[in-house]
Amino acid sequence: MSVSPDLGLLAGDVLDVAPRLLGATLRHDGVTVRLTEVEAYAGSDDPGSHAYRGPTPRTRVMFGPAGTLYAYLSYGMHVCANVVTGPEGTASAVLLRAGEVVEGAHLARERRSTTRDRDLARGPANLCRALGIGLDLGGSDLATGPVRLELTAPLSRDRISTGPRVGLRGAPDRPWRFWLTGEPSVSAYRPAARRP
DNA sequence: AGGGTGATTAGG
DNA sequence: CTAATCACCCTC
Repeated sequence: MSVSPDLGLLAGDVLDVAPRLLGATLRHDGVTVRLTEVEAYAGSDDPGSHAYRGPTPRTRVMFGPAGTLYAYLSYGMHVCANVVTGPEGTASAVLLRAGEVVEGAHLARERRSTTRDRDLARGPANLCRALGIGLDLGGSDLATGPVRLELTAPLSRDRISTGPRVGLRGAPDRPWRFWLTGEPSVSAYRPAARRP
């Protein structure tokens, strides 16, 4: 099975690309993860996106070509990874929320302090930790760089569930979260904290 | 339910 | 410069 990974597909609309990433594999430094949960962010059209108010030093890679890794630091301690999608300039991206470790589980266990294997890459920050993805990898090319994305055949729509994104204050109503129905590695839904 | 933690950002 | 915000995780 020598299917060449056509990352050119990532140049499409983020809402089409996001579900296509389910089942794809992400590999880095000895650990491979099969993606089970993602979220779409539509750049300047999307109040929930970091890129909503235009380019900044942090978000500049999202305005670049599709197939690039956008990594950011969350709450001062967590790294989260996104795949940049869409035509250059649209600043859309897909947040990788969870996955199943399919290779290098022993290494992933060393990087994580959890007892259950299903939790190794459960949640966007945990996924990055299991894979050993740091901020320094942001901006790298997912086809040729240290972090490799490999697409798989599209999964049938009836295996995919959709719902609201996790933890957003802006645009919490858009059902732009996609996950594989019944997967134990999918993170629990938590509504955004309410402003007092 | 609450706290840790620091980059990032808008605003003065 | 300041202060608010934050696409989270863990423990209580």
